[in-house]
Amino acid sequence: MVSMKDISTFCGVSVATVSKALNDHKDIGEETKAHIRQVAKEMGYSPNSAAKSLKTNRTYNLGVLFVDEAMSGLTHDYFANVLDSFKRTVEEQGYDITFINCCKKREGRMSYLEHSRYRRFDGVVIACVDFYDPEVEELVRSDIPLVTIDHLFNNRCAIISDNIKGMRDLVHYVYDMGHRKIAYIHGADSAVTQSRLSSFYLTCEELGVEVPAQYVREAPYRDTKGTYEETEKLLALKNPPTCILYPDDFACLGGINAINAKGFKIPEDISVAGYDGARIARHFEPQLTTLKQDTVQLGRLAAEKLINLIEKPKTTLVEQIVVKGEVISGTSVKKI
Amino acid sequence: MVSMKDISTFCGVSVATVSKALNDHKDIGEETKAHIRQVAKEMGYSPNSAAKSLKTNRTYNLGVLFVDEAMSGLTHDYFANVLDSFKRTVEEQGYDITFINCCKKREGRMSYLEHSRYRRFDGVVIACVDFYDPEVEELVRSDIPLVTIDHLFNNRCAIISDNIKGMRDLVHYVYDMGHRKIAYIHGADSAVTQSRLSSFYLTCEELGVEVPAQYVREAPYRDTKGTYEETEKLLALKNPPTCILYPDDFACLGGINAINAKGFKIPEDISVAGYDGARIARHFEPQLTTLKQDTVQLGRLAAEKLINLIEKPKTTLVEQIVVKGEVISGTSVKKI
DNA sequence: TTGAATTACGAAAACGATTAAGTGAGACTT
DNA sequence: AAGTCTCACTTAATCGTTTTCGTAATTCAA
Repeated sequence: MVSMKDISTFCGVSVATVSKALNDHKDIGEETKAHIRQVAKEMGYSPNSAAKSLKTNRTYNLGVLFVDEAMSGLTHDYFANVLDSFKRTVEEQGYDITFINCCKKREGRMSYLEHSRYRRFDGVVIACVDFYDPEVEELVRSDIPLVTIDHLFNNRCAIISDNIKGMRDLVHYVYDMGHRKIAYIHGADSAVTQSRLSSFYLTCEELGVEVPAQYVREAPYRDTKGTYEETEKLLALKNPPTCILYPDDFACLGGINAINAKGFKIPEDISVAGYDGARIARHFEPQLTTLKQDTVQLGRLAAEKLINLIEKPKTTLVEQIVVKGEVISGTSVKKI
Repeated sequence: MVSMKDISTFCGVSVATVSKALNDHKDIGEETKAHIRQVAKEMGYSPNSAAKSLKTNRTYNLGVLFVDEAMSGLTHDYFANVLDSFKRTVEEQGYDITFINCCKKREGRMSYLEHSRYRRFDGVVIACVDFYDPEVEELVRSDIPLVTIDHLFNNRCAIISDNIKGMRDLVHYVYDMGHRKIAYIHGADSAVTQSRLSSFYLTCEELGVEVPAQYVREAPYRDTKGTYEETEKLLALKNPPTCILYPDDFACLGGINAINAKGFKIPEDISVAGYDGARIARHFEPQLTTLKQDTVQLGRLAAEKLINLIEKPKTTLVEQIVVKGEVISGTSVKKI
């Protein structure tokens, strides 16, 4: 692998000159600069990021911790979309991303923080199901520039999908469609779940919609079996709801199947709505009414915030940025 | 950030001794070793991967190039699942993964190869829609340990989903269900598409199934609009097929919608089958009959192969490994 | 007792870059 | 003519490791 030293000996100049020429410093003559660059290209020179970052203390590499229930954010539609947008944005600015190793079974493994220090990430982004993991907390309490997604920590930047408004809008939507018996199968406990749940209760109260205790049930996120069972219970009530809200679009499929299995029609007999705005939700029948979270914006803002935190720490506010979603009106909620 | 030097001055030993103690070399006394390690922990020492890899020429970092039509493999279900499995496997072995920057619009950007050299990846894995991208070819022709997924290059390792057998099995399945008028809407041209298409023709021929030219059509992968339109054309034929095969499960939804829109029932009036075995395919009605590609195995084998290539180059075969899929029998193909 | 082997550690170079400070030559000012 | 600038480089230190070679002290064999 050809280094600056090779170029310098070939050109008969010092390595300092080569470095400056390649980095376009002003105190190098134009011809020398051009010559050195030409030679570098011809010799197939490749800069060494390790050496560079050793000296400059900057890696231009960002750590990503995306962990879902299955210990991976990659197969999680929402996470994957946010990450995709995050990735695009940071790449435009010359940063790379590396996953923080979340395989917890290796013996000699490092904690998230140790790993982040080892790789000297310039910054870290976190999206988790379990933000109460001690290792996550350790990372959050560190001095590494960091933004979290959908969870708020003290004195840390957060990009948050507006679950309060999202759920409110969704409830208003079904209310406006005439529904007054609205059930909600919510996901497992988390900050996100809590926001949506309290917003659900609050909005119903404001609208004067009564919510029987049996109407509110829990099932894991993205789990069709759980929602299938809870939906069955809802349908078996003597006074069943006319509309059921689900934790997410995928889980909603479990509910749809339970409803179909009972011989009911959607939306004629019963209405359903999801959450997330998964791409697929618009492509099957019934087209899901859902609250589409703005994953593009979430990822982009997380990236921009993180880079600002890294590059201009003094002038970057530590703040929470809330990203609004949008009700996607499908055919799964009937006007009554 | 505390370094070995800090530890060495604190302990009154040389940095060499600290290095050896922390790396568990045998020529350091037991008490010294224990003491140094203790101090390192107390001082909050963190090794510097950049310095380490500068010296050792090993980064324990792998480059990932996953590019789909939308310039990102993250939101592509099949790619994301393969990558997830790949990631788990390499993490178990102490490797990290970093994406090869595929944002092509930046002015000062590096080519895939330049980027890989810059980061000094120990190896690279590639899964692409367009393997004929000159930059991909440049990377493949380099001396970097590399495995490709679903595409074969000269003298390079490849992990390949068995599209030949997959399509054969799928055709046999629908044949065994009694279908003789089988249409195939295939994806855009690529190695994968070609394998499936020729296998389709071949298998039909072997089975004595005649395939009218109008039965074979093209639509982009994962595009519901394209399959919707092509399906409409198929349905409008004077002698329409009884079963339609689709490029993938997602695209299949487009076909399903077209069929429903015409007032036909699946599978009573017409049968459909997908490809991929997307998780979602099992959760809506009709449950899709599909060929499930073994993404877990694909990712795992790619990871193992790549690491072998890196760690024991002499004894690792350059070979193609074929991974078989499996027909998942749903309810979308009727027995006739 | 002497020479050889073993043990435990240190000195120093090297990896490939960056950068502050220094230097010599020529141009310009007064 | 002497001093002052600029320009275009070079010198050398440094970042945090690893690793080869050396060496002093101790143990062992004969």
